[in-house]
Amino acid sequence: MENSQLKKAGLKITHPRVKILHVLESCGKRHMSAEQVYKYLLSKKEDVGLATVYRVLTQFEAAGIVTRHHFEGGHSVFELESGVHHDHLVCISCGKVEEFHDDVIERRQSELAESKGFELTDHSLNLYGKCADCN
Amino acid sequence: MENSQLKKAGLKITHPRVKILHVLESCGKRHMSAEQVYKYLLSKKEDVGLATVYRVLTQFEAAGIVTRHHFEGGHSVFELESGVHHDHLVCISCGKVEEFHDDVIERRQSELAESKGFELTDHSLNLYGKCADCN
DNA sequence: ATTTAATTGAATATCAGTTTCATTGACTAT
DNA sequence: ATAGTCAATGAAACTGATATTCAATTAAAT
Repeated sequence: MENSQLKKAGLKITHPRVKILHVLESCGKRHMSAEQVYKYLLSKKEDVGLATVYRVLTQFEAAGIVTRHHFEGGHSVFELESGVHHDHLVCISCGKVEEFHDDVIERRQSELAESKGFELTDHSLNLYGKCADCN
Repeated sequence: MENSQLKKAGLKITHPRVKILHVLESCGKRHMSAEQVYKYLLSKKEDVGLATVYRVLTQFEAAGIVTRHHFEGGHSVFELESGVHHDHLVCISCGKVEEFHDDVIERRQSELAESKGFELTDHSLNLYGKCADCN
């Protein structure tokens, strides 16, 4: 069960942490902002403070349980770490997020960084546009 | 001269706008945050308010004179629109920004978006790492 | 030179996210 | 189970980046 993940990360098994992890695992959306998690918990009558949501998500990120993505407009979204790297297609109209992975692009990125003398630690590739439904 | 750019954009030729445009054109840095532009003007004894800097940069963006980039950590930087698309390599240690352009990546992006039914309007590809100087 | 509508600076507001602090609660040793 | 200890919490205050309001100013049109 999910508690083992918390334990492994050295985090106490507390009510808010269990709830937040559960939301991420079972609410259907792969990508959620802290605000969304908070609102969702409120709607379920779970009494968790917004500050705690931010704190816990940041701890989860540090523990490798979730990954944080910075999308345009200064909004962060979190998703459960799947272990498989991927990039994002974001619909600017409805906010829907699709994932993709492309080996060719990944390889080119590494090559480019290397050729400029950069030691790559991270990258973000986000494509913005209108999804099929919004056209 | 640069005033024609303002005129073409339907913006009145005002002192702050001319000064801000001039900073972007001549201060050496290709990428500046609003705060940096503001501080630079202050150092030159130009009396321009921070609110005006933000407003003018946003107007310049709308007019296509500059492009705004959102980097990690909720900071935006502006650069003069060169007409040539490029992506960014950002040093997480010293903040240096290098530009690059790769046709292979660009093409793959378009193909991927198309295959998912997305009509691409924009994209951002930022590689983060440590530059040669910071290693 | 006069008019008029756009622009400005200063202050205030906003917005996401973080920090503080007194209280609560989870594990640990009895 | 019980008590003790330190981590975790909620509420509120605080940030830092950016946006908005508003009265005063100024660029362009007359």
